[in-house]
Amino acid sequence: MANVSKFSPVRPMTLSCKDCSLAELCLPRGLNPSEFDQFMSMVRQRASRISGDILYRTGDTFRAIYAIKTGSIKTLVSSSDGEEQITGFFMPGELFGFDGLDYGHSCTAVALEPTLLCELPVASVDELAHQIPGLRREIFRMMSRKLSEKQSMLFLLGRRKADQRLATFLLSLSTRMQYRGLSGNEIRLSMSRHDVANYLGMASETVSRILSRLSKEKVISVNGRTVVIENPVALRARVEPCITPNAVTLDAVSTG
Amino acid sequence: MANVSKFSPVRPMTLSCKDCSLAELCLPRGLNPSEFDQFMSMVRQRASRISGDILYRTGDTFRAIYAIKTGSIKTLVSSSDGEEQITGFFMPGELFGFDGLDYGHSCTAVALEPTLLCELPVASVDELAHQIPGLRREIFRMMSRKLSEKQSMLFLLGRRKADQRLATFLLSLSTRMQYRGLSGNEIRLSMSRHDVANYLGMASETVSRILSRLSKEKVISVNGRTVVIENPVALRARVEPCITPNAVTLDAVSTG
DNA sequence: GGGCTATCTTGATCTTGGTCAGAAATGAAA
DNA sequence: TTTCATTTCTGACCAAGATCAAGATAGCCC
Repeated sequence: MANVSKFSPVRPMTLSCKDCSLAELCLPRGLNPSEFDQFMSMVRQRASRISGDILYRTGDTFRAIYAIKTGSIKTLVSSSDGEEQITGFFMPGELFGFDGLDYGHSCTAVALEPTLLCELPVASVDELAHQIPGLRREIFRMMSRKLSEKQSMLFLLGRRKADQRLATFLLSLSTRMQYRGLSGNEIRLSMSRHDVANYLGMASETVSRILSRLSKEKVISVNGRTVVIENPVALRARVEPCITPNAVTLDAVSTG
Repeated sequence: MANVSKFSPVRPMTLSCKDCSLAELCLPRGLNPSEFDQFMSMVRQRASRISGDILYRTGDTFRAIYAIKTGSIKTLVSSSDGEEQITGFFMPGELFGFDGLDYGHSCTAVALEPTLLCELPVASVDELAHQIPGLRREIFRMMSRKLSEKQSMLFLLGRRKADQRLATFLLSLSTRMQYRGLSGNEIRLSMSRHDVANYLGMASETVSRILSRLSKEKVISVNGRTVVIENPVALRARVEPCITPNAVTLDAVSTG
């Protein structure tokens, strides 16, 4: 963490929106071809080489909305005494940075591994939101969804025991992988046990213990940062009581 | 709670935006006179007579954004096993309902007392967001702030002890009262101990105990649902370690 | 006012999960 | 490979706070 570098602009772009396999999950979904082109012309890319790179910090001016192309990001809020709370993990196809539109970013965004991002600069957000009603609605919807996800997270932290939180977390990662076309049974965690624990409001020892227990019970198998869900039904049964009518919301506990 | 009634439309309006003392805290702030008039013409009002009235439920179609004129509201998410987590309390001048723009509301909004609301219907949100750039930005900013507030709440639930949570909550209520011009030293809680506890992720007995302790230590005085902050400095010292550079965010733990 | 129900407070006990300590495993660097 | 550092796991202990169980208080309706 000593020599933290920054995200650097990527030019020429690695891949245009037109050829991006994640485009259907991203902001421009639902735009007509000319709107799509207009959108695409405003997108920039940015990359980090190593884990720990910081994209923005609490208090930084809002510069852009981001989408993950490859890699992953965590966002965290911190207090003056140095305590930190991770508030979201983001995987390919997921958007973040919406917390910055008020008075600058209220959290810090850090790469968990080498990561390639697409960004929609702030001026473009405003311009496109005006010119393309469909995009404006999509941004509203996305922010609204982020709010809903955070509410699910409050439920998780406020009302659920440690093992339910962890089970919910694993299922959420699985669902999100499926959402972008992967099987979702084999999960490669890009974050440490410490980060998982912090995100879920518990100690990293507790995460270890619960993973071991689930492993012993043949619900999952664990090999370092790779977790395989061996018995999805059993895993789901651990959180069953907390599945809402609107299960999508609880599944997607990523936020930003 | 048996005979839950609904919020009813109020006509004619009790008070127009022009004469509303809360207008400066509300969405139309910063609009020029003609925009303000256009905004005002779209606002409707709605009222509940009693505590427990439900404004909308999880899954309901998004109909409007709401602002509290008088009274107060709680929002909560619930699971299939009937467990509930309160995700926000809203006081006069505060806005809520933004969670509904994606696929309908993801939480339920309930009156804590007789409550008068102003609402901006969904069609108007879209229309005005298009026609009035300043309002569009204000809505973006407001949603962004809600996200930031929820992140602070995640920090509170994830990283803070029960007494720090409660102290933070009291200071937040105080700050929000000051924000609308009141002294903020005498707080009238519109919610039960049970609700406070639920919101802060603890048991109501714990809330009682901490209030008693703070009372014994002359930091506050408690009389039923009225709490007087006798020693703000001492109270602030309880949460001091969690004050961020950007203290506003932590102060406003209301969300929606 | 008197009774009734809700809410709130307080005490006693128990449990979850945090903390501390050290061992094992993993991975990076030489 | 060997070394070193970091991460992860496991056990032992402890404390914050949940739960259980009465009472006390307050608000409400008649």
